Amino acid sequence: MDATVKRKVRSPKSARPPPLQPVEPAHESDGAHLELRIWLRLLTCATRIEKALNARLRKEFNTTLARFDLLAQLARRPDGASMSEVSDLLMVSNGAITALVQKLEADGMIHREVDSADRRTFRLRLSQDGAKEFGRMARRHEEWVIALIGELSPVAQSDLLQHLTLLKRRLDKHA
Amino acid sequence: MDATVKRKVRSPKSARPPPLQPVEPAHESDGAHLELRIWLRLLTCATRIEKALNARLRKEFNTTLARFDLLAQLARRPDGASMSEVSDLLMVSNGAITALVQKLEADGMIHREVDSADRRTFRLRLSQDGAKEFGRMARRHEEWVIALIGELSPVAQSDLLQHLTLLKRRLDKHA
DNA sequence: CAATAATGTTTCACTCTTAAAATATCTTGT
DNA sequence: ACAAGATATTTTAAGAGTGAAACATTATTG
Repeated sequence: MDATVKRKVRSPKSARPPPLQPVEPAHESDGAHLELRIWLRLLTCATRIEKALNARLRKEFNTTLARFDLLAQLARRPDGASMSEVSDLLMVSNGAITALVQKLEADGMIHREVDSADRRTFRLRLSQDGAKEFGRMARRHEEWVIALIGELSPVAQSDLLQHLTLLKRRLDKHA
Repeated sequence: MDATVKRKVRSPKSARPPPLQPVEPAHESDGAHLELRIWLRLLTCATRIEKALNARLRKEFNTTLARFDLLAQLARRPDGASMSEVSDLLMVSNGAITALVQKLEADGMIHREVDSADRRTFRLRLSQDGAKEFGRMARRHEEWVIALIGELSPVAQSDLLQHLTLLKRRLDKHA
């Protein structure tokens, strides 16, 4: 994570404006590249939030972030989705989706019906019970996220979202 | 750790300025709260980058991000660290650290010596071979991260880092 | 109209992680 | 000094994820 090794891979130093007035308090800033530090912070924040949400989902609903995310994807797709689509959306392997779906179906949260046009694929849909339960979870989930992130000022939030969106777009292109 | 019964976790709506001029193009913006969308993007970006780095570490060095991160922590601590310290730093459970350390020691990447003052704790240090191998990995790792994130303009990078740092601070306080 | 390729899902063996119990060692208060 | 508690690590069982192979179905093409 650290990579205190210096070696220019990209643009020469002159391309980056010299930090005359350091934008950051330089508290734990070693000489590492900006990119490295961004990645570190990104990972830290995501991990922290993910662990918090997972713990609460487990405690309050005896479920998991993966299950919740799957339900969330179905909730916003009234026409359902196939296993592969869900697999792509959640960035999780096919095998994992199979297991997830089996459990969620056994728990009565989702329906799984063979596609009439292509008997290889399943159409996954939220069941009525699933929709209700997801609604409960989603409300709490939203409260938690707001509690975690909401302390940032609205301006900071909007900026952060913009930058993350930008980053995501670059990552898309990179793939 | 309880955001339990609370309708409004934060300030009432009036505290957030009405978006007369939407700061974001509203391309895929459903009505979800800003916080939710930030969390989603954050998770997406982190997952994408993590998977990319992990795949490359596996392919090129037959290792893993967890191993690399552990080595990185030791690399910046010439006096070494205990298991628990590493566990905290990596935000990974103690059990996982035990397994990680055993493998890394077996591979000759790190030394593990009992602390002379406290026989419960181990002092973990990078071995010479470990330091060399970590150096190689760190150089490549840095290149990868720069390739992934570096397409953002220097200004965007600096902004993003600032905002993530701010977020991390809030998360710290929250815990 | 086969043969072959492509696609969607499942299975499998393996790895990693976690939480909690177990173990070992130190620290403290009396 | 010693019981009680705190701290550091390991063990254990269970849960989840992965990539690759297997399997089933559909598409393509010569």
